[in-house]
Amino acid sequence: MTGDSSNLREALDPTHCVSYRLRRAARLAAKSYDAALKTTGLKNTQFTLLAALATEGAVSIGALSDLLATDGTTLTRNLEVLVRRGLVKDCASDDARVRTVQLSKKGRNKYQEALPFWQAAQQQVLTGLGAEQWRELEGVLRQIEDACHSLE
Amino acid sequence: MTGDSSNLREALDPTHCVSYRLRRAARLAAKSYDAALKTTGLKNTQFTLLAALATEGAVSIGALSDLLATDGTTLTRNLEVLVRRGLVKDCASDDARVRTVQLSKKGRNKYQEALPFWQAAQQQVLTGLGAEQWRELEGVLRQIEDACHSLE
DNA sequence: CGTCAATATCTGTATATGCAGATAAAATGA
DNA sequence: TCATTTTATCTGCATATACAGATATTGACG
Repeated sequence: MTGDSSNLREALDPTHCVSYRLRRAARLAAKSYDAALKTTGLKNTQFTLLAALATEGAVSIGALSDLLATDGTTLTRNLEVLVRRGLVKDCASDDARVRTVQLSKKGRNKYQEALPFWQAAQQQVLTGLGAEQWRELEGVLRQIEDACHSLE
Repeated sequence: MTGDSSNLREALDPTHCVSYRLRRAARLAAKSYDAALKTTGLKNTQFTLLAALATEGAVSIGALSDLLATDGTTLTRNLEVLVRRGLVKDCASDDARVRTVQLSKKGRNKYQEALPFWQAAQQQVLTGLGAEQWRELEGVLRQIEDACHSLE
């Protein structure tokens, strides 16, 4: 009895805060991936950026911002680190407002070097999760993003 | 055909990185909660801390660290902000190594003030998600945490 | 009691993150 | 062409996060 109302009560307890739960799981997952990537000198966040650049080629900050759903100011700082390490370089652009970046040769090599380490981490997490749960996860996360976007 | 192997191939594409997906969803969710909490001057992360302290009463850094699955050094810095604002205070402890903190009166008031705003945000996200998906989310996140923990 | 190991927290350092507001350049329109 | 608006990015500021290593205390053992 009171199935729904007790669920609601539970869901409105801050312990079950969706933001907190996601943040917490993300932190723990990040730790696993960081550990796997350790020898490459990359953090999981940096790997994500390299991967995006590897796929996109030359791309503007704005486009990256849309693609990764990351604030542009965050990208500026995160790219700064990779540029300093010589993994990412600026490229020319016709519109002087637009900054376009791409992987350097060193960056492409680093990405190739890191890929198997990332795959190992991903494989481990997927194994611990199962294909079914993985599908569920992707679906639910997409819905959360939609729900949050629609509130703006 | 090739249902599983194509899934695997897809899952091992960095675009589907579990860490990235979680981080991204967490960022977007945080934005919604932060917007809802704006008038209170709290961020969702700070609300989480206040909520934990409201439930736990006087608690050590180590216990909080276990409870919230957050690094102790992170808690030190995050609590610093709340102490500075007078929302959290230190309390006496027999073991001089152990630092124990609790909500101040002002902190309890702030928590009570913020609670309905948090609930509104949580309610909105849950509505956009549905009860079924919410249950799935909690289950999957728990599994991810288990999977990541077991890798240590 | 004194030494050493174990425990709990803090500091230094570095990255991640995003809001507000600044800056610069392109597009628009009179 | 000049003034205004729009667009794209950057800077200043503040918080979140955690690894390594420093510090301080307690506990255990001879």
